[in-house]
Amino acid sequence: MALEKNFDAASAETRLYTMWEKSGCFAAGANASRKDTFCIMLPPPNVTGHLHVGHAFNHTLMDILTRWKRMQGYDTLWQPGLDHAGIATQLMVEKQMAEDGENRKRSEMPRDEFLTKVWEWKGDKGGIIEQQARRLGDSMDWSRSAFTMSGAKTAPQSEKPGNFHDAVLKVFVEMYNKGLVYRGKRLVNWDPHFETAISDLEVENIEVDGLMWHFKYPLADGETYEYVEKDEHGAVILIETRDYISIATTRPETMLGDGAVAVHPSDTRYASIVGKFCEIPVGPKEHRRLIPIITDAYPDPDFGSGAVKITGAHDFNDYQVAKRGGIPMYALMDTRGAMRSDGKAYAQEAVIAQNIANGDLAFDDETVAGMNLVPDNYRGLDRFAARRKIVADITAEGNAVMTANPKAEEGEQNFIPLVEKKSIMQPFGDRSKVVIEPMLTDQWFVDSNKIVGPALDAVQSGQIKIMPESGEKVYYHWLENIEPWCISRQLWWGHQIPVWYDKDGGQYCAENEAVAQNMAGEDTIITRDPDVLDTWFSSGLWPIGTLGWPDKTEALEKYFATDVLITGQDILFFWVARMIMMQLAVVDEIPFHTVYLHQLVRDANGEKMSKTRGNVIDPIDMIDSYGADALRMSNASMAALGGVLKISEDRIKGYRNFGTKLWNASRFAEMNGAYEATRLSSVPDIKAIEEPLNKWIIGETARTRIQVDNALHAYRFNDAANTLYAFVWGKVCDWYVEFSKPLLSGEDPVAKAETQATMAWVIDQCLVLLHPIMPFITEELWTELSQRSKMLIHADWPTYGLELVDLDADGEINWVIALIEEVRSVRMQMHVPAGTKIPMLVTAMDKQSFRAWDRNKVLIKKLARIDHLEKTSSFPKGCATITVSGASFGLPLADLIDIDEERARLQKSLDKLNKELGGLRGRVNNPKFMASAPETVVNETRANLLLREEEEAQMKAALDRLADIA
RNA sequence: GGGCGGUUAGCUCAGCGGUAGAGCACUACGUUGACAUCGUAGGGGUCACUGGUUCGAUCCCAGUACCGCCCA
Repeated sequence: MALEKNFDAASAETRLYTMWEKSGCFAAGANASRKDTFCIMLPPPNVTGHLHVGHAFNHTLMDILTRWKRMQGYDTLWQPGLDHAGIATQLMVEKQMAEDGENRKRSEMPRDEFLTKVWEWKGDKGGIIEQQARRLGDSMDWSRSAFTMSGAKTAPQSEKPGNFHDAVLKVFVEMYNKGLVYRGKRLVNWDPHFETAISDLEVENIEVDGLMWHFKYPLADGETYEYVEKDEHGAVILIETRDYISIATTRPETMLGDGAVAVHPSDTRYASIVGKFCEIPVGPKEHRRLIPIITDAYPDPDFGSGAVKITGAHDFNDYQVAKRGGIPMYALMDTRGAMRSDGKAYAQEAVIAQNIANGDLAFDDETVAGMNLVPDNYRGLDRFAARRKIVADITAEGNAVMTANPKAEEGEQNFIPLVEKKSIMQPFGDRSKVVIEPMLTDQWFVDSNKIVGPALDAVQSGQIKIMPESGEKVYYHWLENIEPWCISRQLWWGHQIPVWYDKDGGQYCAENEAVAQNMAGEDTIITRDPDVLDTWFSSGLWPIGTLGWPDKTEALEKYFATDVLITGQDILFFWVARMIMMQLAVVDEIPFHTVYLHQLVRDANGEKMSKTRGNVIDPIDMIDSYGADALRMSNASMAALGGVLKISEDRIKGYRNFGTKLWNASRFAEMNGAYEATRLSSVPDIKAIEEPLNKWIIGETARTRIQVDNALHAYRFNDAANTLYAFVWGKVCDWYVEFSKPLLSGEDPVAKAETQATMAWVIDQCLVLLHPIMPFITEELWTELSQRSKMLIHADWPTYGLELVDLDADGEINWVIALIEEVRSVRMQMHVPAGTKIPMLVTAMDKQSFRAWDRNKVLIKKLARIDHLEKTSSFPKGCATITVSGASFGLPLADLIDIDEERARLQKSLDKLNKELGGLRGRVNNPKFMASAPETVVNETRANLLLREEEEAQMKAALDRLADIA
């Protein structure tokens, strides 16, 4: 049955994938013929996720490695799974609820009821990405697909069993008992939209246009001082008597929580008022708060006025200053970022605050955090509304610093408040996109400092290798400056923190309530911490959790530690570093020996893909249009270590064409009976092969196998892909198939049979070597071309090497190729019509050349369109000359030749040659080169020079002949 | 501001001490019994700049310019 003219990817891919999956080809250990294992953990996508180009890219790399190792007989596991993705999933479910006409919000329904809805959503719509991954050809062991919430008590019966949830809680409890996690009141990044804390990694700092207001904080008791401003040379440029201190701020609403004003200790301008009090110029006049002027190293004297207001509860820098200086930190906002409206009336709170500021009242963080210093008329306002009102009120009262109005009419005295336009770095939630508010709240933290050591060692000692190497530097930099990791989230969907409290705040950390109750004593009423853990905390256990830990499963025994982790550079900190830390902290083993990091996949112009830009490429669309193999080959070929990834539809199309090329070469082989002849053994006996052509392609195949293995071994996927592309198209299709034609249609039955057998072998090797990158088309050809004992996915990966290379055959075929290319080039440049057959002359041929000519003249004549070869003593006038090593050929084109063109052609070659000769001669004539260069290089250079001089002589002779004509 | 990286053909990118490469695009020719999703040939590069190391630098080192990314 002849092959169709083209590969029908659309219909074949589903059929083949189903065949593989149903036959259990992807299962852990399938095709294993040795004990060595190979395991890759899929970075778990969000359960809400869809396959995007980044997934498509790194799945391709993981699948290449997995298929490669599986064919080599390793006991292979590519472990899939999904992350429960706290916020993202809650969002989807809330959206779904709205669509379903549910008129209650999440916060208005019982926690359990909401969680039931989440599980329903998950069962219904979650994990679409696992279906999409199948379109790509991913050979994961789907039967083992894990979920970071598996085994949770709320999970319905329909969910696959699992114990990931237990593992997460167990780790939390262990870390708690070791003092590695703790609860504390710290300033955290608060997302007012989702009303939860988020980690610093989930914050995007974006430069935005902002405003900086300048306000006067009047000095208490009518105090004044001489304010002296100097320029950079120390010359006095301003002296005035002031009764206020000037404060610049981009966030006026936080003034209400100021605990002090700080200046740099070296700042002489303010030295005389340090220790005095100033007034926060906002709020009811009769209860204005006075705060001390202190010194701290933090204020930059050259920035703004040099004086900084300190709001410890709403700014990370201020927080440090406040901690150092014992300044109270007043929290001003509620969970939605509105000004607080709880607590006592402002008048009462202000009095207490004043006593604290005066040093008359001791305070603790807890009490201070409970106080509400928002004046009554600002309470309940959104933070941005409060800002506007505060600015207006201060300005109205005359406490804004004024400046001359640039728009004022000439001669007119006109002042306006000083408000600078300034670009400021503002923190945004990476999911919510709202401005993050630093908030002082009680949260759970991992004491990262305590577990960072082994994680640093693992990389420094080389136990774990991060690729590209620059990743290691980034890793060190982050770990060496690590901050505590906030792991609690004020969400419902997730692993609820396994800590129970009694009414006095006593903590009982246990894997379940019964144990906690037992710890607390039967009569104590305990309630569970309502918060859940950061999803990155649970996915930090991915390597051991998916393999069944804490149970000592066979899978854990076999596949842990895993081998390679392939993931985006952007989650080096989020996930990779934390995984290393946590695995070391929990099981005291590294989770993998190699981390392969790749960049963000961008569009063809290098732009980030975004819906608003409209430049999003959907990998599924690419698969629909060009087939999964084309997308995969494109992914592999752009996977240069550390490279920028720009996906281009043109390129994908190009690799679709490559598939077609392979298809047609296979079709040619089939049409010429390659698969009907007696087959070569899987490692051919090169000595038994007669035809140089066949020897040559077998040797080239061996070289390709070595290069592909070396490339994959070094994670140089682009090299592997490009090597195969060049081999299949540039060697097999361009030359081998062409050269085989005379043999396949020739008279010699032995040569024909050998060529058929070799061709079948070569095509098979192409399929085998390409299979990890292009699994579909290769599997299809594999089954179509012949009866096989095994599917290609489980075929044996070859190990043959240079023993299959025959240097004589190599030299001969390369000589033939060079000759044909030269003839073609001359013909083309001399405008010889493509179809015209012309005679060729030869003056001299050495033994090797003659042999090469003699044995390959049929195909040379065919491919170069040569009529016959004539021996002659000298080339006639008007003869184009062709130089190949060991022989000089001429094409007598007297009638056709354009002397000028031929001269130009030769001269151009000669110029190029001369440039090279110059370099070679320069080196050989340089005594220092001869003395210092390695011997092999010297010898090479000498030999090269001889060859080039020979060519030079021939070319000069040819030019002389032309001169004779002219 | 700190850290990491980049600058090679029109475009996208490999390469990396010893003749500058690929794909795409471009130009010309071509339906020769696998393939027009093709074939053949061709044009196109002071390897950002300036110094240094070296017998020799696109490659190593230093600096400059420009461009990214991450962190403040």
